[in-house]
Amino acid sequence: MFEFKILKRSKKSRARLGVITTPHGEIETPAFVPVATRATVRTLESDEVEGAGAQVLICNTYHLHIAPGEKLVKRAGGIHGFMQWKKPLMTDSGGFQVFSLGFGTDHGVGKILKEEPEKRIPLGTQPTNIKITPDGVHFRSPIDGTQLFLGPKESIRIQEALGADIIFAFDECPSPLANEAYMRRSLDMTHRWADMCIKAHKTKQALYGIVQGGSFKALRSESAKIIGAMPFQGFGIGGEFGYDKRSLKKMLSDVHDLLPEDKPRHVLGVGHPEDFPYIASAGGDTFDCIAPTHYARRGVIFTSKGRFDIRNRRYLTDQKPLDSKCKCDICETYSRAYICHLIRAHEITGMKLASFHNLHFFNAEAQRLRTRIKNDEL
RNA sequence: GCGUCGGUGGCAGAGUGGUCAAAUGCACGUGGCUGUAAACCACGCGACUUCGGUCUCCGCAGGUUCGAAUCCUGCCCGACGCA
Repeated sequence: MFEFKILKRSKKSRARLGVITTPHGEIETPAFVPVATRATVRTLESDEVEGAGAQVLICNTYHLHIAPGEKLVKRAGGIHGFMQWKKPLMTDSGGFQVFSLGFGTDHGVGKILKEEPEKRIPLGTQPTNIKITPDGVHFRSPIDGTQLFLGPKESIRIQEALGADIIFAFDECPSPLANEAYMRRSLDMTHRWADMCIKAHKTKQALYGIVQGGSFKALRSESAKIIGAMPFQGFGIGGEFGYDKRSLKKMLSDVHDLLPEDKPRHVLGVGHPEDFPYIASAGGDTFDCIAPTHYARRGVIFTSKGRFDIRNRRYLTDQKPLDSKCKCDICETYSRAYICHLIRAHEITGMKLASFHNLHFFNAEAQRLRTRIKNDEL
């Protein structure tokens, strides 16, 4: 059972209000998807994640395959039973790790650059620690050297064992430093892999194809047409989106215009609060980002007035809540001073309180997005 | 009181004649982080600086030496042992 219903289309933008129905319940869209890489939204229990307003999580095939392994997870009742999360789940295919453990590590860059790079990765280059072949990718765990091979078939098989409601095709998330020739070849491979994923897919889990093409408009369009024509139940848009928020919106809009309108679109790995309106108004339905939890553990707090670093000494005497406009349990209960102290003292509770607040804030922002579409404001 | 060992930058702790403004870790500061190798990473951390350097510095005071955190003498302080 998988269904996507569009409740309302914005007259001002490509934004749409919708509901994704899965075997584990509904997702009101646009929705923010917290990242639970290893079957946990770090520092938070599953019921706390739900309490922070999350509707759906995304876990990771690569990481769960390495530990504890999909067999064990399957025996535990799939990820749902394992982590006691009752709502919808997605699993990412491991395609992002092709980048993050490959060229991402080699060049010390994330998938989003701030400016035009000086050097680009030419066609034929291989990353240092992994090997990309036409059938899949040879990984070596940077932690313990564990070797493994992940390709479209393997990824689908693992994701079927893990049992999320929505699974993703295995792709190469290309480096933002890749040149056009590299991107061209990579895209062809990702498209082949998409086809292999469809053929390998046996369960009723919804399978999303992934559009790539980097910041090359022609390649993006081509990818959207090819992937969009395949029998996927939804689409992920991956890779980079240019150096500023406008190019993000433009690129997403272009891609979305070429995808079937009636299927949900997930923007992979993007979503700082300031990005939300761009994503939604470009027609994105769901999007995931590590930011709320990742930054929380480092002391960065997201608020209605922007972000700030709670570790700064001046917050030791600040009795205000993290965000005066926030209605979350943390803001109703604890002061900045307390959380500042906890994080400076490396108490895990500090990271947890910050994570909960940030997560709540992100989900509340997504809710605000839905309200704005409903009220014809976006 | 005697003996032994020891006193190094905010803390811990290397160094034991030049290459030492002094390893390393912690703390602190700044910056970074967008499908999580991420409670992480980079840089800074004596003072001034035209960024080339200049000055001050290893308990305190002297001394030896071309040169001392490093050797010697005295003093102060600490730990331990013996009285």
